[in-house]
Amino acid sequence: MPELPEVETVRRTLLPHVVGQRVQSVAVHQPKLRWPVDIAALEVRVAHKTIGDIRRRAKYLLFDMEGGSVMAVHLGMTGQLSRMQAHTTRRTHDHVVFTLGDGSELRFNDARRFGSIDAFDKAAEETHPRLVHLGVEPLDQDAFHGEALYAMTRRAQKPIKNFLMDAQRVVGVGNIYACEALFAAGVHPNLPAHKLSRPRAERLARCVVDTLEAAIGQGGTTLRDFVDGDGQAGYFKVHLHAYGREGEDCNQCTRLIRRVVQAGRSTFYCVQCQKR
DNA sequence: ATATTCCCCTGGAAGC
DNA sequence: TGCTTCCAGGGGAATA
Repeated sequence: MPELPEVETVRRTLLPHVVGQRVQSVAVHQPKLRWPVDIAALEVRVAHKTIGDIRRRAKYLLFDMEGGSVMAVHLGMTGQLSRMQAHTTRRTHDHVVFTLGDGSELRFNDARRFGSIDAFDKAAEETHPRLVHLGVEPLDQDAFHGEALYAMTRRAQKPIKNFLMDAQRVVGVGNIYACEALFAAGVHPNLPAHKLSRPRAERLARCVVDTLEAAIGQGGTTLRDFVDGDGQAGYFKVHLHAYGREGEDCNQCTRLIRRVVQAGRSTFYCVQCQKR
């Protein structure tokens, strides 16, 4: 589910309601997530602390906690982090529940348990093993632009679609938005990354940014279970041109959208509009 | 170093 | 109605 626009949507919807609140308690009902939840770390670093800010790095939500700790939440494929009223009945897969100062709850619900929750000292953020190798933020205008994408791709043999999804290069772009950005740019998903010309790199970089920003504007894409911090679905699905549209008409020509598998993931593209 | 393949899990949809 | 198979937004580890 959650790629950059969805994670950013969760961040923005939680921000006004959660920042400044004290975490009264943390209840871990299921510690077996992507990595085992360190309950002691949550007790020490998050419980009884005030939430100072919520940042985003790649697909991680980073909660700055009073006392100099950071809590990193990753939503994996089916993770939800949303506010609930006090004493709402616990649902299946409500794995971690944070009770806030006003009595409301912040709940981490994740059917597939590919998500994760970590807490560590802020000083360790720069060297955190799962954060340290992350690539550029596509919405950072200084770091990500056509020139940068062109330079990055010069020695990359892999298909451009897989390149875009490689978090060591560019973060936040998952299967949906890689497909959509390539469609918008008219670039064939199987083009070896190093063969991307400079003008096409310019165009593709713009399309990546525009697609992500448009999706954020719609509150993200809800295919099945994505919800924001207020429990609301996103509406970018309506605007998808390629992803999930196998066999349907291309919106730009008379051909049909095709599905292929690249690196084990479905890729949707138009054989006519997207050139090698 | 780089490129696929497998795997962690649950559940919804499609096929029989 | 029920059983089986396939597929899914991520990403780390094992494997070629």
